[in-house]
Amino acid sequence: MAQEFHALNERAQQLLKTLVERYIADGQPVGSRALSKYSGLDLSPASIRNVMADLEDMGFIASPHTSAGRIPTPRGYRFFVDTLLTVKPLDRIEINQLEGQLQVNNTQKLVASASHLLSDLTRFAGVVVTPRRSGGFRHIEFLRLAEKRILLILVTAEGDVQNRIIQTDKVYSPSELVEAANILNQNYAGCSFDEIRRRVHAELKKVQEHMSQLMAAALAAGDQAVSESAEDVVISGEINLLGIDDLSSNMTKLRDLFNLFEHRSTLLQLLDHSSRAQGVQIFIGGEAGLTPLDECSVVTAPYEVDGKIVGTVGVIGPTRMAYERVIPIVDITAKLLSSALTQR
Amino acid sequence: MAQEFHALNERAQQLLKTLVERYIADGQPVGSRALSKYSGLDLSPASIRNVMADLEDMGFIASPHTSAGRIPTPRGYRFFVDTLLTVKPLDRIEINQLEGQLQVNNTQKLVASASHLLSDLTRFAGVVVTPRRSGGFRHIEFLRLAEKRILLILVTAEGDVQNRIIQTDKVYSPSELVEAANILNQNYAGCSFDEIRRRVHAELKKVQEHMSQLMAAALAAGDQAVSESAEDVVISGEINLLGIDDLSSNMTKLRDLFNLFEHRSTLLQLLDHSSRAQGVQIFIGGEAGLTPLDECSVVTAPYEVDGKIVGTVGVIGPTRMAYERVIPIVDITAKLLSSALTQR
DNA sequence: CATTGGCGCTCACCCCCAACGAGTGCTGAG
DNA sequence: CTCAGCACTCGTTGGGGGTGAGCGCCAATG
Repeated sequence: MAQEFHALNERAQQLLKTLVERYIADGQPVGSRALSKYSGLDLSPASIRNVMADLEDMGFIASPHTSAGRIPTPRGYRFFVDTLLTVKPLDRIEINQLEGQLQVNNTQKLVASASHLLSDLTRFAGVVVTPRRSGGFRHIEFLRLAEKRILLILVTAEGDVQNRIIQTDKVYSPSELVEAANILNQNYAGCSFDEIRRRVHAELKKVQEHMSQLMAAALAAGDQAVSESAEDVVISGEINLLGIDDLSSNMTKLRDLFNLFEHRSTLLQLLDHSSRAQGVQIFIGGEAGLTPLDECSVVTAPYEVDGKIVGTVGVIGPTRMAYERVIPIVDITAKLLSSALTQR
Repeated sequence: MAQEFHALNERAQQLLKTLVERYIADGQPVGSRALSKYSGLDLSPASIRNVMADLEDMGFIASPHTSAGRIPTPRGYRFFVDTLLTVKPLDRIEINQLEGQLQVNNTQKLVASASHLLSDLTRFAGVVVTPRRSGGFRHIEFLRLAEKRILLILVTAEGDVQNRIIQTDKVYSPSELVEAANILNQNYAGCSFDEIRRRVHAELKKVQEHMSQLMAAALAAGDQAVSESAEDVVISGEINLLGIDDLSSNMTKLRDLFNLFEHRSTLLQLLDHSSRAQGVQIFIGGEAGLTPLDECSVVTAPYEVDGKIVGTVGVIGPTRMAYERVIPIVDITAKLLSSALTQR
């Protein structure tokens, strides 16, 4: 009560900081004796107990049971990461090493390797929301596989390739396929599929009946191919979370967590939050409203192409994680991914 | 001792069968009382104890501790699946339902959906080894993304699409790219990349210097793209294994198991065993020589294209699994996959 | 001679309880 | 304001007896 509500004096902040740091390091509740030793404040355990009582009143720390030390509450973590945490950015050499690990062969590989990067470096789960597509296409091509089986190859505006097999009712000759592709490429490259559908319908009455059938099928397939792979989240290193004792204590919780990973859409929603603002964001515990993430934190950062945010990278790990390490890693990965994608 | 070594009379077989069945159903060691009730043999527990002692001597069953019932040993399981098990094949309706769940859009989707099918139906982990490629290509195409960035699109002989970005030293015009693609498509479609490299080198001295540079880059990239995706294993539903108490009792074992899943190559080796023979094969416990699979069984079946075995599907689950259900599922999935791929 | 009821034995499992120890809140003195 | 001291709380650990499932063995039975 010596503290005003919400106002932490210097000393209380220092104690909270070392408490969180030690808890993150050890995983054990931190007692007054330990704090007295490690805070650097030269206070006796008894004095520290007073401060700790205040911190508990204000909801920053809590004790799991009477005769244990204190552990940070979600609110304690929040204050810690918001104002107490000091992150040291990675140095140039490390960044260069990371850059070398990104596979720039194509977008899928790039995204996958970014996700791996995140999980390897942090030893938690890495997530990447695939870049949003603008919707148009850059190039389209039909290839005859069998009499009534046509392979549709579609290069998106962003330069990645979708493919899909179309079953047709009629048999098309290779030259017909080339012609159809040409019409689409020359007249409609860059347009959205909706737009194409309207315009083809209006402008190409002249095109032969069976040709427009092919067109329709192609447009439908293309549409679907693009929307299917619209916005997805790539996860890797979930296995790392198995080793974390904070999480694997409760087998059921662990299962819930892994189930969440399978429900891409829910996860996507959370990660999309991140792409509304610049820079690294942190969701602590259930702040996102997802119970399976109770004991987890999610550290995210948006990445961009040509200055526009198109997706999110992030790390999912236990709330008790080394934020000062994870934050710069997520930050850099987002930046590397941005620059790798912008070069296209 | 009333039995000759290794020769199980009718009654012993019947008892072993019900013992394994009950253990698979309950997960509890099976005692003589229970066997007496469920074997359908109308024998007293005392008589059954005699037979059980024999079965134990022969290594088919074992007791986890003195005052518990018996559980099958790996050898007991082996005998069970080899000679005692009666599988009921799925009926036509079920098969048709399954067939509808396979996504035939393209090979990647097909393989992924087969894997999902396996894990969904069995509630264990589904694995599919991607179809071996013959190595040639069917169609190749260059698309200019930026001045010195070219998108290489490559359709394999099997009809799936690889893509990759090539960085060039020189700037190529769109028409040059088309020309290069034409040369490759018209002269070398169907050949292996090695062969092409040799022939291009020999035959095309006349082609301009900078053109052959492009060719070389294209061939290297194509080669790599094909070999990279050479033979891989797609796993899904690993999460299902989290719920299995046989496996999650030992947290470390569970971790080892999931680590194995990340080491694709090791798994691949095991699964390749399966593609040497026709029909469903079963690996029980560590039979494959992999310690992480101690408590697991792997049920596999090869699948084919045009009568040639090109890959393997399978299920990884606890040794205590309902084989009579899993076996037909794996069998059918392999057949469905075969026929879906053969249609191309 | 196979079958069976009976009997003693062995352990895993469960529950209770006491000892221990870490950490707290409080109080009174400097 | 600080801090040593003290009583108190409560989770953890380890020992000890009771319980019950299941077994092996044996003698009786048809």
